[in-house]
Amino acid sequence: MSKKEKDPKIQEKITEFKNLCNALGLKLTHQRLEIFSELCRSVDHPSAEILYKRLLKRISTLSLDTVYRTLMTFKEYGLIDKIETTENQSRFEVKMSTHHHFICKNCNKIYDFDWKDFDESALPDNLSNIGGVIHKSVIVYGYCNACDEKKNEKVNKLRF
Amino acid sequence: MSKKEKDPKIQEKITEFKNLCNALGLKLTHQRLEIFSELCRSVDHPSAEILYKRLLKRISTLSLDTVYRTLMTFKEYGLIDKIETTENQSRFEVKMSTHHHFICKNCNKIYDFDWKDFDESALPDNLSNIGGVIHKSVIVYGYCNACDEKKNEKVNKLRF
DNA sequence: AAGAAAATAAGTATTATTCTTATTTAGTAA
DNA sequence: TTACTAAATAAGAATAATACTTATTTTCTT
Repeated sequence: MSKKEKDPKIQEKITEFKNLCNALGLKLTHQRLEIFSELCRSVDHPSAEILYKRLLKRISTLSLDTVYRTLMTFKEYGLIDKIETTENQSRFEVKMSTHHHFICKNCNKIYDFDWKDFDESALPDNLSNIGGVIHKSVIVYGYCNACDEKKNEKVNKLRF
Repeated sequence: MSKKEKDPKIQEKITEFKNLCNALGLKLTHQRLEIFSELCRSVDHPSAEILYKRLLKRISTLSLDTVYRTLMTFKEYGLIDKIETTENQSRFEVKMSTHHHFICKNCNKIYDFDWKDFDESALPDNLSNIGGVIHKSVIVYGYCNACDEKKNEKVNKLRF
């Protein structure tokens, strides 16, 4: 999995995380730090189970329940985001900056993309009849270029 | 549950459904028709289990598995939509027209809202690097007015 | 360094969804 | 209409995803 090992932004985020844990009265355990760091480094919006498998290499005694529980806690405190999907396995991310998601209908990969115009646009008035908005995001569906290429390879194989 | 029992739009949608089943080679079973109709009438984006419970009143021998299987099939053929959520129970809808979702952070209710300007707006260019888009939608989060009212009631009770 | 509160690991439990198989049904063709 | 065939269903078992229980360990405080 493509990681950004020593990206200063990640270091910064982890420092911020430590400070927030302190401020929130969350104990800064080894597990919490590793789970948060791993999720920070992950660019693929991993599930709890995927994270757990990656983390086992660093903490061999880690339990899957701890990953679930910790992600839950992080989410409750707004330290990470749970992603909206149609899959039945939850996926997570640490948001470094505002972005939106492209989800591939074939491979289910989630890609981030920026859309400044959207971020700056006002929501429709009729929303006030429903409630007060705290956060907005766009999800787009389609077939990612990687999947298209694979499909073309197969077609070419059939052809020759 | 607020239903629109004899709404002509729903009747139309059901007729369309029957035609599509025919065209797609899907057998038009009693179960399929009832499941589709019930989902059409539902304004609350129900889960498979909720649908199942409602349908039991009409088809006492219905099995939950049939509901799951049928919803899956419908989704595969694009007859219904599975909704993006952060919950672990899947939720579904029959889309009568383009709309977007407001999800209440407190009660998890999903409200529909229209946003024509968004529907007509062009997606950012950088998306072509990721893949070809087929569908786009907005999700907004917040606290719905119903939950706000309840909260205020509690506060008032505490106050007096 | 010691103690209290919180977090973890391990195993168990629950919830959500899917699979297996025998039976039934819809659509088709005689 | 009747009979046939493929597809769909019901029931129950199985799997997958997540959460709970409790004894032990760890962090943070003093």
